[in-house]
Amino acid sequence: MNSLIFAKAMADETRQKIMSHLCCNWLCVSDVVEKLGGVSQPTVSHHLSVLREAGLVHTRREGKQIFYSLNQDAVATCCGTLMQVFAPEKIGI
Amino acid sequence: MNSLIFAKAMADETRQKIMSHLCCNWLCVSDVVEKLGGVSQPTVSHHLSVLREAGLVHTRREGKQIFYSLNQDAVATCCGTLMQVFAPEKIGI
DNA sequence: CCATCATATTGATGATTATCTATATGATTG
DNA sequence: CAATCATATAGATAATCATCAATATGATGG
Repeated sequence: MNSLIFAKAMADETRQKIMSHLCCNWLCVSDVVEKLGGVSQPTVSHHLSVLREAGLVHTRREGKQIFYSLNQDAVATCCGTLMQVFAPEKIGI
Repeated sequence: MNSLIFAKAMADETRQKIMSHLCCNWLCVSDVVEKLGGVSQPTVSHHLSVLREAGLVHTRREGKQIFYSLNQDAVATCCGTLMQVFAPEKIGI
């Protein structure tokens, strides 16, 4: 994946909080809204769509709800790319 | 270093290009301006200051010129932090 | 000290983006 | 099918940010 898209997706505090909550957890949208507190449901949906378009979350529908979880493989791949491009001398030390 | 500051510093195409040019190279500001092409000197200075405040570049004055190079250690540390926070299950696989 | 060169800062402007309210879509249940 | 619940989308607004031209700062050489 693209380093720029990855960085842009991560460059927002609310999205990083959402990513933390979705790390190792499946949560539906209203769960995320509740965990964050003080952020509206449309705003959360917007951030989730940014993360989805960047390939950083998995999604699964279950009845009326849609569950999200963090795609750790994608994060790991992107971090690897960043290392290769911007820290090539630090790989494998 | 802070994951949010790191992501914000990387979330711009021009800054990523600058970082590529500074990777394994010491360049002065006017060198960077020349390498980029089509970007003004004040804009380059601005981006370099963002990178400097994020701790992502080394600087060295030499006479009238100021040389910059990418701080690969900082990049590697930040990528490690991102991995720990957002891909903990993928560490050491 | 003055002129010059390299870089930084200021101030303005346009583009992007985060956020909200209101509303639409889509699935479930009676 | 109607009502309801969960999520997404649309449209508006405010904040952030990238960029440039103009100017300031700071070092060097005569």
